Amino acid sequence: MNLQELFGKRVRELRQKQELSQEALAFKAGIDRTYMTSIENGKRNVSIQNIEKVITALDVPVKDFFASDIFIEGKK
Amino acid sequence: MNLQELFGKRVRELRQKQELSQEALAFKAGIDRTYMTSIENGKRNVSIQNIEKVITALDVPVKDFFASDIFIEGKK
DNA sequence: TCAATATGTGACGTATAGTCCGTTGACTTA
DNA sequence: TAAGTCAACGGACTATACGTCACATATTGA
Repeated sequence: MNLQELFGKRVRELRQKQELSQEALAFKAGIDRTYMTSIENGKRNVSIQNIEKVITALDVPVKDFFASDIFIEGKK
Repeated sequence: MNLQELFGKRVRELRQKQELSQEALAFKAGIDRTYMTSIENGKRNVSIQNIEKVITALDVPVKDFFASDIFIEGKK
């Protein structure tokens, strides 16, 4: 699991916790609906500007976003 | 200060703490020296794959990299 | 003064990020 | 059956990041 995949996993986790659809989150973040899908599935090499957009749309501090066991080395 | 700039700032901070030159860190990360310069100066919209390369080269967990007051909202 | 080391800049071709349009299948509700 | 929502995918297109180069500047030491 690389950071790209872990990022998508974490986005999905937080999005579902808020009961938002991919489309709704994409709209909040100002990015394309289909792009949000591929981000969550770890298929895209997202840029840091879009990372910031998504995290902001999720309404969580950057610090908290990455303060998850998901990002601990060795996790499957 | 956007995330792009904060990222560069944090990279520089951790690199200097280890007394590495930009070139030495760039080599460890497998990227170009001049590219590392522009990353630290917040001039590049780095992708998540290169973010991972740099953080790995800094030899710090992702979690710890972002667990810095730098990333707290409202910081100049 | 010269050489070595470290950092920064602008520009450029190429690779790919990201958008836009549409389709499909799974699931739900009427 | 039909209609709606949602997630995923694909093709075609445009925007932009990647990766590198030549060059510049500053500092340090012989």
